[in-house]
Amino acid sequence: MTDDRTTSAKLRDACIQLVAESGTKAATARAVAERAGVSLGLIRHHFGSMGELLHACDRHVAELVRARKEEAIAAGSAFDALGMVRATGSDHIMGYLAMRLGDDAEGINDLVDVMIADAEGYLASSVEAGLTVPSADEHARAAMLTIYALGSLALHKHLGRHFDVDIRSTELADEPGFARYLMVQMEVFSGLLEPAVRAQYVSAITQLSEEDA
Amino acid sequence: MTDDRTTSAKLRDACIQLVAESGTKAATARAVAERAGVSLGLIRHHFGSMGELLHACDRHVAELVRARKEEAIAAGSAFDALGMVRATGSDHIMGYLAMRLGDDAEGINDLVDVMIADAEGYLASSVEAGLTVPSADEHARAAMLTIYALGSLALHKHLGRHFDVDIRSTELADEPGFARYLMVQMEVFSGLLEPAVRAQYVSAITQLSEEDA
DNA sequence: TCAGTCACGATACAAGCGTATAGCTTCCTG
DNA sequence: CAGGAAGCTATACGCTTGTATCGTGACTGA
Repeated sequence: MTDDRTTSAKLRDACIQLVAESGTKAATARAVAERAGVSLGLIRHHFGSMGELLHACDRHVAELVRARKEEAIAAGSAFDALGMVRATGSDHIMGYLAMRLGDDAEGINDLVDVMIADAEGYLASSVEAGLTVPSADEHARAAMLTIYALGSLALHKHLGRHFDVDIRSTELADEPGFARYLMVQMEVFSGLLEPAVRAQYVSAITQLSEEDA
Repeated sequence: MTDDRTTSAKLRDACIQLVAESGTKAATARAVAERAGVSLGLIRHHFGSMGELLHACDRHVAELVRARKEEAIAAGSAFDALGMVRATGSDHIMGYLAMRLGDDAEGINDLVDVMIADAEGYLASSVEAGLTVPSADEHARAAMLTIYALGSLALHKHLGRHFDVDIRSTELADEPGFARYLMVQMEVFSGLLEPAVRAQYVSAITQLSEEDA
């Protein structure tokens, strides 16, 4: 099997991978070049500087996330703003975002804002469908829920310690602690669900928990 | 006015301050020494290494937070795990924690776990007092709510962009967007409140909003 | 065919990092 | 009133960082 990616794509992917694994600090120019299997000089040749490479990574991730927006809306739960990130299917995207949410980079701000805007539209559909209760301040609710979701992602390590779940996983449902995690989220956000829907969800998750046991 | 702190306290405080302002990366040995107004060599003399200094900062912050636990329980809202951090009254503690939550340091893990344990006890009292509905999984609920609170702290910049609130402020109630922020939190977590209490809170916050306007 | 451009590697460089060492005060103690 | 420990500064060392420079081979269009 041959690698048909261009060199700049290799560098970009290597950088994303390193950030996802060990944080922005670990993604040094030399580490990235080695991971990509090319020489150090090519970072400068293709991106101009290390900062530009990181910026290109941000843009690439944002593009991937945006491209999966529709699929996420079709598949996900109303309160899981991470659905569209997870739908990229690429292992490193969630991890990359988890690490980068801490740094202040313009590209990340933009992505967060887009995700909040999408969540707002998404919640509106859910209200219209009779699943979610309306809010007195729809934008604020969307922002708050998205920030909670992204905050969980940024603190995935602590979440994992207490729930036996790696929230960065692309197959979240396969994680050992998934049912428990889902149940708690349901409970915490139960006030947002229309009562009939809530009962339905609770029984579904209870069943899921019993299957696991 | 004289500064009666010992040199190690000056170094520790300078380090906390720098981390809070610009992140762990900016807290270099030279920057810390300069901020503390002492020479570079004293970091090694008093702490052995830069890593040990950072560790000492973690322990100091944890100690401050733990010391304020009772006051926070007396004053705060049931779902605000940041109350006991805010109660330290020191401007830089919230900022320090916000920045350090991203790094993986043992001291931070310990602090997070302590905060979750405290939140669990705190929520139990609230349930007993008839303010909060019971949970099917009290530990999980406490962990989830604490992680949401800490996640918001880690993403304070994004929260600030959308709510005009600096969640790191020790006087959160004075922030311009405080009423709106509080209202949304109330709505999102309304399922956790006993119905009578919920109505009471809503009217209180509504009044607060009108006063602001 | 033969410049010229592009992709790439090897190497060099200055800056910043944490850390180590040497020496000078200050202060306490026997 | 020694004398040694403790507190502190200045300076240097070795390493890693991002970036710059130079040289080479390969492809391309006049």
